[in-house]
Amino acid sequence: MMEWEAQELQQQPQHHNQNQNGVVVGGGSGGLYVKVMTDEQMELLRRQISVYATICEQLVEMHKAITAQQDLAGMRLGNIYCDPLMASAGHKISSRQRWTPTPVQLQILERIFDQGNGTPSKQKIKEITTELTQHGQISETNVYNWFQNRRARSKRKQSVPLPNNADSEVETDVESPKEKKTKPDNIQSHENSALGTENIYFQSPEMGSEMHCLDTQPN
Amino acid sequence: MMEWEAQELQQQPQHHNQNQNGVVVGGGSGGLYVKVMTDEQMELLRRQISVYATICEQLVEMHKAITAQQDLAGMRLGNIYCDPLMASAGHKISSRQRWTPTPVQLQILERIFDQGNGTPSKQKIKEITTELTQHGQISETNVYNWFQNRRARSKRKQSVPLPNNADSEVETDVESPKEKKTKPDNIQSHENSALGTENIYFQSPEMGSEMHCLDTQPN
DNA sequence: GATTTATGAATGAAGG
DNA sequence: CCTTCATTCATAAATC
Repeated sequence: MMEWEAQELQQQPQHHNQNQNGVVVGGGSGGLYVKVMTDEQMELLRRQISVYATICEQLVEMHKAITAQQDLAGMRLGNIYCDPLMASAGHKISSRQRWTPTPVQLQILERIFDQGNGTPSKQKIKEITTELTQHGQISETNVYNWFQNRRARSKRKQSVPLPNNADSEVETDVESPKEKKTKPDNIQSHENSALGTENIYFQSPEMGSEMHCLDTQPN
Repeated sequence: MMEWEAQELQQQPQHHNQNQNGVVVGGGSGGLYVKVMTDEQMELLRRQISVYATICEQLVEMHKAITAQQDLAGMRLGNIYCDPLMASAGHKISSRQRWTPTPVQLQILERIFDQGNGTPSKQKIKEITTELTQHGQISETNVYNWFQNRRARSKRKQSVPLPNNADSEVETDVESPKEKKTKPDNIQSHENSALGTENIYFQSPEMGSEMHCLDTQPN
């Protein structure tokens, strides 16, 4: 399952690179390269996200119920479950030699960053560090570096979307006689799937509002 | 804050026709009307979905742990949710396409690399990119990364042939006897323990700034 | 087609 | 600040 996003988000794997599905909008000289999706694809996407949101909500709901019970039963479990370090990829939890922000920390940092106060002063750094410490190990240096990197990379980010467009001659297969496998992959060939919305019997995806607080950074 | 997802994703029912982000492609009469997204929006979306997937996965995991306990306590809750479905719902959705050099490009890159000029300057990168573009999609970032990786791995190759070893290197991080460079090693592994029931924060390796907070106050 | 490997990309930290 | 390096993560490609 979950083939859909592989198709859509991974986008045209047909040849090596991005922007095959892109178009230039804005007319003028500095056109903006963007991805395009059909309404249908959009709808699918929306529904999938919706489903996810619903599932999460339900699960959380359930969690509440259960923990409530547990409290009543006086058998509160510790953190035997859901080890925060157990990230997605079953990566070994061996000691991490470099600081990695926890989601909470990241969230906070990101928020502060977005507030625009471009230059976190020494003092500010201290404050931030103090706050973040409540959500995991962190040092002022970490915070400092984070802002440093965040800014630098944020800046470099916008100059990226203007490269390549001269893919007139694709010669991917010039060297390799037998091309691995041509990925036919037709976009609108998908009519079902997506998370298998049909398999999920959560009906009205009334996405809660707090579930998807997309807090995006500018630029 | 982009209002894109607010428009498109947040609320559902209503048929797809409210596109202000849409463009007409296909030229001819009856061109196809589609939605457009910038790379960044695309990335954001990808991340959000990924986050949802991860959260679901973790919640399910947690649920299992809890119900297991509950079984022990003989106080199994009903099927508050659709259990079976979730068992297989855990999948990673992230799907970032990645550039793959064409054989020709690789050849050229390799040649340049061998010429020794270890540090392709910004300008050089541009030139190289321009040249490689003739042989397929590629961006400066790709070139930059390639050299970065090439050098790093080329370097590691010769210092790591770490011989004798009882092959049980998993577990703890045993630093290689011969360090290529002393590592300051100011480890600060965060352990965000005590994740009780107040809030559930999942460590998701790659989520950006967007929502990753499942607020689950247990009453 | 599941697992392993190779490698592009992301990011914390250091240097200047 | 900006650039560079080291390490890690994710995934295309290779292998079994």
